[in-house]
Amino acid sequence: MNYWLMKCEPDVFSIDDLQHQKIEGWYGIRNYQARNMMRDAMRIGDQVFFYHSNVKVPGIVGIMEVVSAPYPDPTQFDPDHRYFDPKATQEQPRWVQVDVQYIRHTQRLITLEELKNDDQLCESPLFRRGNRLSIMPVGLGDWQRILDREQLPELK
DNA sequence: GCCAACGTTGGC
DNA sequence: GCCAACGTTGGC
Repeated sequence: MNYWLMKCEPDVFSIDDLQHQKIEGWYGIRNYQARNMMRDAMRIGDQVFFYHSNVKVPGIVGIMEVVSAPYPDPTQFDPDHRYFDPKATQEQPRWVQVDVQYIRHTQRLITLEELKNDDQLCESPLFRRGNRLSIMPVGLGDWQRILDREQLPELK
């Protein structure tokens, strides 16, 4: 099983929205690195941190599970959609998505700041400055470390 | 709102 | 294939 972190702006789609929807297609990925990871490495049953980006206090807010194989992102074919890609065709789709299912909120917001302050985590490419990837692999060690953090008060 | 860090595009 | 210009992401 693999572990991941996926970012989303809560103004667009939040962990609360996912809880309400229960299952949602993670559409709109338009970065080849992120796509390739989804397409080649993401599998049903993989566990994913839901990360809120572009907010006052960015960080991990919940856990979800991959519940579909990768399949073509339908928004790439829709000329009226902001994620429309004129170079994508039904025969040769360019972008994929997976369905994710709500598992739970984390017990608290695990902030980017405290993850960067954690000596054991700060080496992880996850929290290195300037990493703008919206889908990132998380090592099992980091995954467990972050789950442990959840139980503790915020690390300052 | 600013801007650093990328990623993409397109002229050559 | 290089690289300047431009666009986007996302922390701050």
